[in-house]
Amino acid sequence: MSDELPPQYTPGAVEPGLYRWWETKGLFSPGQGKGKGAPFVIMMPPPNVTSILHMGHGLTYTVQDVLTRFERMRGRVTLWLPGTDHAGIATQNVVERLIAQEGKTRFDLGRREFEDRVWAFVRETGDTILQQLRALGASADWSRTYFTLNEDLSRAVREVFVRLYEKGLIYRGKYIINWCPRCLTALSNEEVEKEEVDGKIWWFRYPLEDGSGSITVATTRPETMLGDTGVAVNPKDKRYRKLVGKQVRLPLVDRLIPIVADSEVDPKFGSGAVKVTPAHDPLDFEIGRRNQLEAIDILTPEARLSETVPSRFQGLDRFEGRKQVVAEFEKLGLVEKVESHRHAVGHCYRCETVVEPRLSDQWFVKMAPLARPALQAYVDGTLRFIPERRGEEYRQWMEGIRDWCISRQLWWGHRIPVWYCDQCGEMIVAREEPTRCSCGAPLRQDEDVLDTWFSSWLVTFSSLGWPDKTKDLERFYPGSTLVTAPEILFFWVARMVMAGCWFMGEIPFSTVYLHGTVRDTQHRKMSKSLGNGIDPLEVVSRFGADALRYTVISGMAVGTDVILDPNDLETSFSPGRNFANKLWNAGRFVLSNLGGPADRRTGGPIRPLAGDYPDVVKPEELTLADRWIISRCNAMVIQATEAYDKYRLNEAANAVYHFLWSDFADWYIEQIKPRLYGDQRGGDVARAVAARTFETALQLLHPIMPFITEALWKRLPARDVEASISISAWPRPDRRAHDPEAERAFALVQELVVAVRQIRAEYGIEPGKSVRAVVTASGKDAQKAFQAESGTIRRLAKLSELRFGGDSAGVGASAVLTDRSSLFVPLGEVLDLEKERARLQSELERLAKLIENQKAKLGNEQFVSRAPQEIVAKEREKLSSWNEQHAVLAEKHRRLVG
RNA sequence: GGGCGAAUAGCUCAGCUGGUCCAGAGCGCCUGCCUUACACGCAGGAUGUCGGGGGUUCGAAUCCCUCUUCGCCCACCA
Repeated sequence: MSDELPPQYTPGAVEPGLYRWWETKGLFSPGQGKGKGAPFVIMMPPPNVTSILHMGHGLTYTVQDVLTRFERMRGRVTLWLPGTDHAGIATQNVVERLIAQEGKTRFDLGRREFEDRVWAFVRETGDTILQQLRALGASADWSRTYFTLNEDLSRAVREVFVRLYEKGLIYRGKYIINWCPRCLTALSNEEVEKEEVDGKIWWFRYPLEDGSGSITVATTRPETMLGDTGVAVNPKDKRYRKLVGKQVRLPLVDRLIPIVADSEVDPKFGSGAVKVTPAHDPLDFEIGRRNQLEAIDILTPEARLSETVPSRFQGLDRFEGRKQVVAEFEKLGLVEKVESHRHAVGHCYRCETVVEPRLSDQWFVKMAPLARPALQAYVDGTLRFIPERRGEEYRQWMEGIRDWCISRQLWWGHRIPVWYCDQCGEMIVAREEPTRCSCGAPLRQDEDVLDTWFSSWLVTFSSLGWPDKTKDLERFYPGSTLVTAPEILFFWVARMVMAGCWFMGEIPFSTVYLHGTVRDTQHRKMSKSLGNGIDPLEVVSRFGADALRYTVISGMAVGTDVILDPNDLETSFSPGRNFANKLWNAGRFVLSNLGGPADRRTGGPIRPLAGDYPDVVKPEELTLADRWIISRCNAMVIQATEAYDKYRLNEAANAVYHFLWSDFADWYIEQIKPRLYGDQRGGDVARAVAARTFETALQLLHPIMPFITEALWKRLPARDVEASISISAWPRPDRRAHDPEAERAFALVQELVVAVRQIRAEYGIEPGKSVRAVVTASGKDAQKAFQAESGTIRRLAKLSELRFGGDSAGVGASAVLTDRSSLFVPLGEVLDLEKERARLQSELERLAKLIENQKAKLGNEQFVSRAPQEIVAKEREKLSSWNEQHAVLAEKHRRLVG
């Protein structure tokens, strides 16, 4: 069958079928508890139901899949639990845009019908993103897929709400919240993105009521003055002490407002006097409360000036109102000055609209008690962050935690489980809808829904059946690792830790791995609005899922960003594709040769050497090259496994890449070619070793490139067609394989071959033309190695003859090698004497410089006495070998000159 | 304003706990090759004051300080 493999790998022809096969075989389910040790559980950050796949998903889900596949192969019971998020605002916005195309608003439809529309939309397109994840090769257990608005998760949400309420940790009240005038809802602090902007600060004069002058206040939002109900100064501020208690006649509004003293006012900022707008600023709200100042909400929900302001301003947009207010102040001559002022302005994280601080009646969670254990877990080290520095952000946020505004004035979400009786004023907080008030009157449910994150902060247990005590909950809580983007550290990760500690009494995962962000070559985040995104599905179809995965993994050190060029997918993804193709062809070669002469004769099935090479090949049958590749392979296993373990996925990718491409393909395959067609037993040994090491490399690479490794692995003759590499046993380091002697020896062989090639290239010897080479190997290791692999050397260096010792005095090119050996290639008429002299000259200079430095180093008594003995010995060794090389070369040089 | 981080080849980046990789990879570039697995390839080659300065050390790209330039998180100075 391997003969059918085409010379170019076409992922599109392989990937979908393999994925279906994995899924059909149920390879992604955790099985029935057969694995060793604690289960590996990784909670998928639920993508928004409405979202379509972007590179950010491509990165995060690839990382999660790599870890999942790695642990699965190590034999652990593995659960990667997927789900989708109902994404309150985001989804509501999408559907509102849809009905806007029909010229309608949600208010035209009414709440009930609108909700139906959203549900219909979600049912229709809700699993798009999950389908797309399959194209990446994501090995999640789809049978357990959750949705944050499903009944079982809703039940958990209500349970949590009621429990927190009963503990006094949920309360309702009028406070300044962040209001999005476009989404028409309150937002939590985390949902507001602060952005530094160059704005202005206006200094306004407010006339004193008694006509004795004025007091100057500074503001960045002049329109809010329409809601001013006081002016505050610091009680210690001598400048204003006399004015406290006086009244100000508020311009434009003509309202009398008091000057009050409040220690929160910073005398050094602005004029030292603050206009107080209790309904539109958190600090002003506090000052207003302390000084019994009225709060006047001057804005409509859409942030237009309301009927609370003079009629000429009513209905103006807030920014238009700002202009008008400034204009009128100017006309009145009350503008003292205008300065440019850089400050942070809040924007809605969903629609980028400038957020308005606004006094509003909302539900809140008291966070301090919840934060305490969650912070403690970090402090003790039970909760670990990768990279570590991210932990500090977590700590700071926890330490400065503020209450969480959880009510949203939306229609899509978990309805707040609170009912009111308009008859007797009773408020009922309940898990299930009560039928009637105790007074007999009908009840009215709170209009608001909960913040989307109020359901997602529970998924580490709610998705496993909580509040019921399910088997899943027992088996899979707490989980192991949480992998996500740093952007949702506070939205989600921190809150999950809090919820886990509070409701389950245990942190929900012990490791938080925050990977980097996908950016373009200008280091800008990829986003729809910038138009710098990359469509992962396009990448999959052009380069293959494996190429995409390899690219993001190899391009990402721990916690660093992945840079991709949206305008040049070829540059970004071809290395991954090329690697897959290289692998494919190495596989093609190995597979097509596994048969060997014997099988070719019989034409029978190809099953030459099943099992481990140590079982079917005696150690003494191994050639130097065999021992070398086996040892290199073993080193790769150790290195890559450790890298996976430490989340250094790029290092794992590099280790396998280097092994497969440089060691296996460039050297080992080239080395065994003649053996395969040589004597029967020698060929069998090579085949066994090649198959074994190649298979091992496939396994090590499988977490990163699952498709092609599976495709090739399945074709290995020793494999059952029904077996899958994804559940094959992770290769273990083998002490017998470790062979430093063979590694050193083969490195000498490589060095010799490269040296000849260099000379050939230097003198432009035609590739087809053979040359002779004379090697002087004084070192024992080199001698042995060159003898053992003389055939390899002759072939790979295209030598007609390889002589050991003897005449190296003629006209030719020379090179020195390590372990006291040297190379001479007689070139006769081809040799350009001048060129060779120059070449040797520069070589000599290079060596001389090294020797000089080395002598200085060893001449330094401090070094000799203080550095560890082995280091000193090594350095001495270096010096002597360089000296010898120098001597040999100097001799050659002399002859050329003479 | 508080906290954290980064500056290494033309480009994008590795380099973990200071001493063999006389500093690495991929891409790009130069030279020669369709060598019976692969031109998505093979062989060879060029390119770096490891941001500047100082310090610790026998020894620093790797640790400390400082300067410069970028970046991230947090923040109710109106």
